[in-house]
Amino acid sequence: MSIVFDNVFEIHCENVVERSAIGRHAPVKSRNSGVFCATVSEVMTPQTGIPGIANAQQPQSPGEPSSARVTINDVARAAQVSVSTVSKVVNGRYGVAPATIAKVHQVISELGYETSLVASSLRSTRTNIIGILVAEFEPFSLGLLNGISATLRGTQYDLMAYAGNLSPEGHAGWERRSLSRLGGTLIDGAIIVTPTVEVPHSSVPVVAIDPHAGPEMPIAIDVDNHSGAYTATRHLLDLGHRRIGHIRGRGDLASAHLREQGYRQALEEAGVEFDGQLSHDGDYQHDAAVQAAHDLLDLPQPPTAIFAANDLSALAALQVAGERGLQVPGDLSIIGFDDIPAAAQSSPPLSTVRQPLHEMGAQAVNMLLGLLAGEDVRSPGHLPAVLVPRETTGPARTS
Amino acid sequence: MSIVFDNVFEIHCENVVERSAIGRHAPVKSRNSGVFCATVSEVMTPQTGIPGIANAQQPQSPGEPSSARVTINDVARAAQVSVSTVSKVVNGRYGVAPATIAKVHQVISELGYETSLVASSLRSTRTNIIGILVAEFEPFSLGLLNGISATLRGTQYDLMAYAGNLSPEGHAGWERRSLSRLGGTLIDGAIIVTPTVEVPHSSVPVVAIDPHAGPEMPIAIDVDNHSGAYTATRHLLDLGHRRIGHIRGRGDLASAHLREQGYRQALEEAGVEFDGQLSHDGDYQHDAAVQAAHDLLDLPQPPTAIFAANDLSALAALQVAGERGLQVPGDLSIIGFDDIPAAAQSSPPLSTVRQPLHEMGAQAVNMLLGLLAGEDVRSPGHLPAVLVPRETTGPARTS
DNA sequence: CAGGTCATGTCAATCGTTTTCGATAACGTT
DNA sequence: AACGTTATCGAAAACGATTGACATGACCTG
Repeated sequence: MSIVFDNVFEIHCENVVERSAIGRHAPVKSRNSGVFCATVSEVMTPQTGIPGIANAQQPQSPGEPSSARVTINDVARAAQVSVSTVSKVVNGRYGVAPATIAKVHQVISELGYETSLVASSLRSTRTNIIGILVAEFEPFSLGLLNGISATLRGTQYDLMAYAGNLSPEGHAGWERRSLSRLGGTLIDGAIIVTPTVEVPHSSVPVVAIDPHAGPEMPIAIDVDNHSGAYTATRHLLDLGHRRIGHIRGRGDLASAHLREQGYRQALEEAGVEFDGQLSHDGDYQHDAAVQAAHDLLDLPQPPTAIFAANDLSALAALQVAGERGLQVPGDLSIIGFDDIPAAAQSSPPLSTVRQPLHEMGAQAVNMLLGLLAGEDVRSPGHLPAVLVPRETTGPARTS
Repeated sequence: MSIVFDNVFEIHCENVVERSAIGRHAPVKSRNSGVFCATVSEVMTPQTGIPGIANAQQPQSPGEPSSARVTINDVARAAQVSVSTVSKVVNGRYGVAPATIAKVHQVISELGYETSLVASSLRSTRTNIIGILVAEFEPFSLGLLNGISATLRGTQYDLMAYAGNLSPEGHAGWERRSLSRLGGTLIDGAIIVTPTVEVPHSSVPVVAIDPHAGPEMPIAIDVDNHSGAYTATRHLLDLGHRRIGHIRGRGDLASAHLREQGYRQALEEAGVEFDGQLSHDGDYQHDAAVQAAHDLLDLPQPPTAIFAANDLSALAALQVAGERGLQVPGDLSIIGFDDIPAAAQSSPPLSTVRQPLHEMGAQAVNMLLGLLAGEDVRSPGHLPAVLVPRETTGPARTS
């Protein structure tokens, strides 16, 4: 198996058709115009003589798609034990002799038995599926997804993804499907990354991830906005800057306030008096940030550095600086917050402070697993944002 | 419900706790240090007098998390019909009197019954889940995911996501979990976006999405690499460029060849003779592209425009141009391929040719649904790449 | 009015597991 | 030698739905 990336957005498949040593090449059916729509059938290779169970249907046309699934009954029969025993072996429960265990395992691998998740879910009332609700698949959820799926690997759980972008048909689809699943029968627990007002009637444990929670909202996992902003500002101060502008985030979001507070605290600790003129309105969006950057730079005594409440705003400021013929970081240092992918791609690459998305996802999973295990989970606290100095920050001019 | 984005990477939650009018505020349990880990219990409000079914357990402490799930039996009993009838009503099958249907529906909504997907899957041998296998959650799969999940909405299917990045523990996890699911019992069909060599023993229909398939590989869905490259090159030609460089993609990938062929065909049709010096090695990666760009620009007669086989390479070229003090597009026009998110963020924003990821995802779903319905699906052919002219391409200097 | 059709419903088997509980045999103890 | 303990295993009842076969009237036809 080899995986080849064209950075992060190109994927290459070398070969998708079955090449396993045992079995044989799977038949590719319905192959019109170079299309690959195959129904690869499982080919069984019973090596012990279990009559009439695996090879009952083997028509002349090789490899019909069907082929009765191997059940626990088949295994039990072949191993000459009861289904209960097979179940015990499969689930590693106590009370079966070593010899029996070995035999059952052998038969299982010979028959290629795989336990039916559906059937076992029905009986055990756990589906071993956790759901994630995102508003949309975008870079933010993406980082989380990677963390979540990586953490889930190695556990018994699979990940069901619900995207609730409400573009075309309103949110009828989302509401009826995704949210109903929370109270439904399919998932054991959920991680929500959506700005929904209500999570109705959930009968399963839920963990919320949210970088921009409102002040009154209970939070599960988020980044330490305050200390991240502090770090960013401190970075600027350490480079000798004293007039440091700030482009704020959305005023109704807690993160924006926390980030501004971090900024002000850093200034204060450095003995730099806060100048209201230097903290300018923004809303985390591009346009407002452009305006803010202009206003900042139009000041009679403009800042030598800007801390923007998020990368998008920082990128906007970077663009404004370019338009004005300012050298970055020569004439103006800029630092953002989030470390979105585009931050590394700008020219010059943007200094910023990173949200540990992967880690946040991992923490969310761990919390959820704890809840599912009935443990008394506790919040990991705010996750640290780490400084990512790149090339938009440099020493203050000593003139 | 309100959704607020800080562009595409910030999500804001206003309130996650239940606020439904019926029922009551759900209890938030385990609330240490501002954490939100709630088990919101479904509160039933039986309005007809169905004795002893919904309110059996109602301890003094309000809202215990549990509460026996209401099953089809409960509904049947309450509606005074048989379970078969309820089943028929739920599944809209023929043979139930209108009055009965109404009654059952009423009871269902009163009791808040939701069919157990697990149980119905067991009997009907369909799980109504389709799986997607991605190598990693990155921008490419992201676009697909959006298309896929949007298309899936409105169908009966849910989406199970498997990421197979093989970072930490090798690919043991991926192999044993994700791929085994293909032959397993959980999903009805799969869309694979992974560079795996083997898809072993799949007993379900599979559709492959792949932008960079090797020449011999059967393909389900991909973009028209040839015509996309043709379009990009043509764009440059239309702007008056005649010396057009090309930074190639990975030599072992079909897409790279197709893109180069498209480039050469456009030149040919415009009566511009192909100059081998102008087509330079690359591998879709940043570093090689930087080298290629330098080589191209070091030519005694350097190109006035460059078509890079992907955006990453184009961005690299853009950076090289900047380092060399070249104005883009004044001195040099650049166009890429893919339209990755970073393309819109560069300065100046990168002209490129877009892969219709959303559409590709939708097509994949439609093909898969067709296969699942037993239809004779056929490939939609290569999807068109569309020109996205931004600001890195301009008229050729007439000197 | 006997027999047939149609519209409605119900019965009971079934899907593949898990899990409780009892049966059996082997063994060690007095 | 009789009895109590273990260790091992199987029988059978769930789990919650689907489904085809059948039952029951009502209604129609000739």
